[in-house]
Amino acid sequence: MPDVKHFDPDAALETALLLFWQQGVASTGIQDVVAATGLNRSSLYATFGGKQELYLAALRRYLEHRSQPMFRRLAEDERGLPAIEEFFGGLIRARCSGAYARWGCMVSNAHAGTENGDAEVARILDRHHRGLRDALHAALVTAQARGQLTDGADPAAAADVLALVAYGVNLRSRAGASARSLKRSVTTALQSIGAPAPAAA
Amino acid sequence: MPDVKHFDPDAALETALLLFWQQGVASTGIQDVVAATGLNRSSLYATFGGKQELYLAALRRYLEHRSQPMFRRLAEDERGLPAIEEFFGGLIRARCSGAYARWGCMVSNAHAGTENGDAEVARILDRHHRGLRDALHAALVTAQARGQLTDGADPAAAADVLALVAYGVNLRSRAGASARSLKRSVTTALQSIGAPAPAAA
DNA sequence: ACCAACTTGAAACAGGGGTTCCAAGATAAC
DNA sequence: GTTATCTTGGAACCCCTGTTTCAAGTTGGT
Repeated sequence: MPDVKHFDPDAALETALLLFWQQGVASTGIQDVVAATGLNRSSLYATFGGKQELYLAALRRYLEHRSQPMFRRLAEDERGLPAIEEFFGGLIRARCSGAYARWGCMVSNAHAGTENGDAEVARILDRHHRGLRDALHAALVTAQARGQLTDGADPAAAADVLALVAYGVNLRSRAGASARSLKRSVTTALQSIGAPAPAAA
Repeated sequence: MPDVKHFDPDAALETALLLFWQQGVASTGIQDVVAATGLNRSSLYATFGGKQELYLAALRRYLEHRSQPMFRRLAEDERGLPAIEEFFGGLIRARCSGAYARWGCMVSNAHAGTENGDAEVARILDRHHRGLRDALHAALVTAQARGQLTDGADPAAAADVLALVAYGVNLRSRAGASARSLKRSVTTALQSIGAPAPAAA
């Protein structure tokens, strides 16, 4: 039987993910990955293939490990509008504070680069967008069923708008937008969708 | 008297701008600029300095020649909501069709890259954001004065939301979002801000 | 015609990009 | 212990990066 890997591929991929997320694929060299993981070039190439395949694996990992769990939680939350509020609250918190502050969203970032020229990358961006929109849609349908929306509101259209707002939050957070101003914007957007300020008491 | 330039610096800068806009600064080499402009390296460096300064000049040019005229037109338009509709209509048209289709917005793209690590770039991004928000704000104030907004609407908060939506449009257009779906989202967002669907004619 | 000032072309520079190759090392079954 | 099979380290590969250098060319005024 052959030798076995002397490292944990999953941990290495996570390390590469962080680099690609923060700096983008174009500004991240294989050398950076080698230095950050402590791995050797040979091991990297033997495990993941070239740079593009490594980036694709990282992007898929981001989608599955970071985005989709949030989408799922939102979609399955039965509270309606409060669920959406919480979703955006968590988003803004993650984008403006903590270990990944000012990193934006790896998928949003990929939109703006040359990455999306790759067909597989484009497919991942689309899957992310569908996941986000569908989760918002589900939560809005719930909200509508609970009578939380203004009369005649269209959950599908509103989901599209909120998805765009989320991309805006991701983008602006990278430029240093304050959590407070982002929160205020999201609150405003939700208020315009929700029922007119709950009648007194 | 010395020799005079054998080329038009402004035209060269515009050519460089297009490259940076489409591909991003990280994926655009000086070689690309040399090839696209037909200039020599020496002329480039003598005129603009290094790559970073060339990019800064291009980004400033984009802001002044492309973004700000749109902002000004929006801010000075006296029609209110229809002005905002037209603004977004033009934005979506420019992002999804024509010579620059799927290029997104050069400033939005800069948000997602390593560019914003440069302090001067960050300042330009902020100027862009203020310009966009202020223009939307002005148009919304006009709209409010004309009675086009729902009672109790906050033009400043609404401007922030619409600015985020604009970034979302820019981003998603790069991934191939259809003009129709973007238009639908914007229309929905504006409807939620505007007076409830005009009561039966 | 001359000259100072500037531009231009082409080559060269040092460094880094992604990738490949191969000898040396490590593993687990026989 | 031997062997087949895989992993690892490190050097090397070639090409492209941004930048600099300098001789040759070009200009407009004297």
